[in-house]
Amino acid sequence: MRELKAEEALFHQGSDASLVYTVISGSLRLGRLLFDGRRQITGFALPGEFLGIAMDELHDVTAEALEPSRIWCFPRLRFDSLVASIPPLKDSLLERARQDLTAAQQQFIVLGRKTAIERVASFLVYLHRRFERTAGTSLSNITLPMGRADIADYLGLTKETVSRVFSQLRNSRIIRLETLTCIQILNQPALEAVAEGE
Amino acid sequence: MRELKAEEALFHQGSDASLVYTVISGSLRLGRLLFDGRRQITGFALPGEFLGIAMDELHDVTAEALEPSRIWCFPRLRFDSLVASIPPLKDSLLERARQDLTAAQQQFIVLGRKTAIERVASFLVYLHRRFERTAGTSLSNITLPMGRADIADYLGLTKETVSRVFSQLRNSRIIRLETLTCIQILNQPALEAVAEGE
DNA sequence: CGGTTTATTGATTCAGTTCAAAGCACGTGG
DNA sequence: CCACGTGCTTTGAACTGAATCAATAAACCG
Repeated sequence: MRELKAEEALFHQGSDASLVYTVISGSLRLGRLLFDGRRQITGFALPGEFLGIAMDELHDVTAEALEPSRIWCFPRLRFDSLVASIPPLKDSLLERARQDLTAAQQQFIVLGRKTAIERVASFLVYLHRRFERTAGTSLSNITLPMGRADIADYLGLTKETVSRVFSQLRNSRIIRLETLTCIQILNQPALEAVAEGE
Repeated sequence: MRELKAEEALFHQGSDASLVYTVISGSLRLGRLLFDGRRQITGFALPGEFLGIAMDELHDVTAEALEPSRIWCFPRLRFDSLVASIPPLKDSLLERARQDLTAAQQQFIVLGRKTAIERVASFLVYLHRRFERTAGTSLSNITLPMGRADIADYLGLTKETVSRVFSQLRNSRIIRLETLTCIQILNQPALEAVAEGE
């Protein structure tokens, strides 16, 4: 078990991947750096999710807490023998990998072909679905655990552009900013339409 | 077994994924369309590679031949029972999924954070490694089976920008265009440096 | 409250797109 | 075997969406 303060790293890109993790509470960002400081966030980890499973030997991303977080740690060797002793577990790993690959395809379109407003709308729709899945109920609000710069680095934009797009979506009455981090979706069909470029 | 003419589709996004495939000869592009015609190529399939394995029920991309190609087809049910009867096969599927996910991370940086010249250089380095792996020998030439528009849609650029960057790399004596589709790498360290933004 | 960090907004710049016009390669048929 | 047509590719000129640079303004926090 590990307690992370906000901004503290759980592991770094290139470090030894001898442990696997589950998020108990809090949230993390996963990302890579280009040597000159450019950063690409490749995903976010929310409670209940596994981390470090896909790697072999070395971690291929850095994981940092977005807020104070509690993480359950598990030796990789023990995890591997657990998987070996319970065959259906391997199927769920495979299933999970498939889902991640399908999600990656979506993100390719976002990063390669969508405009700034389409990216931000896609992101809000995606987070909203993810939070609803976790909560198990329908939600009209989403609380962003990450700042504007993290969203920007996830979407291949700058924090200024993300901020401008939020304002734009607010002015179109598609979302409402309850606080900096709590967003209410006022017009979900419109948000989804924007996300798909319609 | 199926023979495809250039530009012919093997399967379409959203179609029933009741078969899995191996490329015998030729090559294909995998991609998705946004309803307004914007396209993102998510990958290329070369001889010896499997297709349609990751999907459940429906294909999540369209696969089209880049050149006349020969494809071996295999009923999914038969493939699944084969995997079930030979446990190590499941491990290689998992290993393959891991590799694909790591490659996806690379592509996130390319699409989200790299400049046009860095993207094209990354692409050439990547293709070169892949061809060398397949050939089993060191190569100084790469023959591109795809046109400029396909490269552009893979890298999130336009065909014009790809063309301009090729000219730029040619003028810097980093590559030489033997023909439109055959590229000689004159200065591999320089190409790799450009790819990483150095 | 101050002080600090983070977000928003504004002005300007620039990389890459778009639109437009050659230039080339390649196949086909005379 | 060469002329012609067609479909890429390359190059040029102008435009534009997002980045960058630069102030505010708002939230957060001891």
